[in-house]
Amino acid sequence: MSEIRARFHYDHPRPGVATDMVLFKARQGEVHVLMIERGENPHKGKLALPGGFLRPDEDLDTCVLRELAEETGVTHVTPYHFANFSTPGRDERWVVSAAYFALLPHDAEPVVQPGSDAATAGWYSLEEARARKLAFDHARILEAAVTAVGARLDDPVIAKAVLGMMPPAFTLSDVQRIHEQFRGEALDRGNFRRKLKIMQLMDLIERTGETQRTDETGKGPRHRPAEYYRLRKKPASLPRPQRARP
Amino acid sequence: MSEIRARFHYDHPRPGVATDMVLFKARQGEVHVLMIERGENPHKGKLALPGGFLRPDEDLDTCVLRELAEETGVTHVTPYHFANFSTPGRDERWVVSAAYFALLPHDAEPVVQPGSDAATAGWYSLEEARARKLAFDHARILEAAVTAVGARLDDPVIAKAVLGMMPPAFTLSDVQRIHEQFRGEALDRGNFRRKLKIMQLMDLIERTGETQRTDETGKGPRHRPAEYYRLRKKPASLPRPQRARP
DNA sequence: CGAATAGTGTCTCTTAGACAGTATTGC
DNA sequence: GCAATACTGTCTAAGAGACACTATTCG
Repeated sequence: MSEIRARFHYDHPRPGVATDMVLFKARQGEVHVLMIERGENPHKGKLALPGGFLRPDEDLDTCVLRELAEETGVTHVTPYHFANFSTPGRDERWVVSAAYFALLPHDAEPVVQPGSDAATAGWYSLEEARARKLAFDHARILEAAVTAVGARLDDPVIAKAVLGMMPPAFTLSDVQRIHEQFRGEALDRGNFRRKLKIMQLMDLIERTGETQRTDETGKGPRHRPAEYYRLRKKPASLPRPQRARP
Repeated sequence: MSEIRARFHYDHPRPGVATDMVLFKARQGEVHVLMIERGENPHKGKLALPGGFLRPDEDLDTCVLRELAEETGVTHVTPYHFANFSTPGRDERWVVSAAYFALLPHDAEPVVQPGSDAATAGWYSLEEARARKLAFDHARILEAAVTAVGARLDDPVIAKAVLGMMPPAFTLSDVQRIHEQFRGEALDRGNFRRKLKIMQLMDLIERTGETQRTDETGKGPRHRPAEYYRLRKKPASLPRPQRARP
């Protein structure tokens, strides 16, 4: 807080207000998180979640999307707020953070371009991210985000977004693996597939006809190869409650 | 923002960070909300939710309890964060608010003493509160709080807290009425009572032996009188997984 | 064949929603 | 008796958990 350049004055002390984004991506059946390497102090050089300070003309949802775009180039994601982090000392500059998660659709731009505040931006598997020393309390935020997604996998909106994360060709076991990493426990195969049907998620995808054996070298795993699926272009059979005017 | 008295200086503009508490109470089968009449501008004289600004040495949970105690004298409640409110212009001073709800146990002090910032503090029925013009966006916060509680009535912790709100003698229909006001819809009597059993909430209460007819003047309603219940002192039959050492 | 994973089906238990039937009061 | 609310029970359907059986590949 350099007194010389300070241009904003208040009667009472004010914390910084920031947002942090935990952006998840599915890569080869593994959940990955978008992290940046901090380009400035504090915690310069450490891995951190993308995010930044609130501006006067925006709300928190807008802020988290703007910062994500600025720091990593990622757009077109839906942010879900899941918790605030305000423990004194979590950031030596006194910053309160609203934490969000989002699930990156596979077709979204993976541009991931380092921006102003970020030296580098890149994807890290959950395992990697957990092994690294993260800036601030971002390790706690990450864990809370994983739990938050896991708790909302029964929400059709979130479950649908998980399907949207999948690559052009994926197996149902791949989807199950993603769910398991968010839930933190193994799921029964039969029950999981039944759930996909009940939630009408099977209507959103279709078989490609390919299997794990028929791709590339014609070589498969040493077990029954799984069917590949893809997202349907459009749920063509949208119910039309009204007919065109005469 | 009087430039003269300003003692805190920052390089970037910072919003005020506040908390707001929606404290619910059950009174005669009706949900009531604790509100204060604002003693200062902006919105002086209007009804508002208790709450206030975050201090440097506390987190948001602490802040909301401190402000509640200062403004209304209420202590010993558990705060549940349910949403942030940050729309630009919601407060002309640029304030971001973390909103909480809590359910007042009946045995808690209803002292409700006006404090520094509040001219008066008092309880208002949901109907009253909804009819009044509230300060800032507190009408929206109130509605969001009601919905948030309604969505969490299946959570044993919240359902238990609702029982804790009830007066010394209450009927099961009273409890149902409280649930209905949070849920915003009528509930089936049979199904509701079954739920109380399934959630083991019936273990927490017991019949007083009195009915609506046997109280006071011996006069009752013109229909079958309901049984009165009260909270059990202690769930005396706590499962003892281990026996005392010899 | 055995190991490993994919895919499907089944049994049971819990819970939710709808609703019927009885009970007890005042008027 | 009638109106109104309290209390209890039943029928059915949906969903979850556990688990078994078959299928298909590689080595």
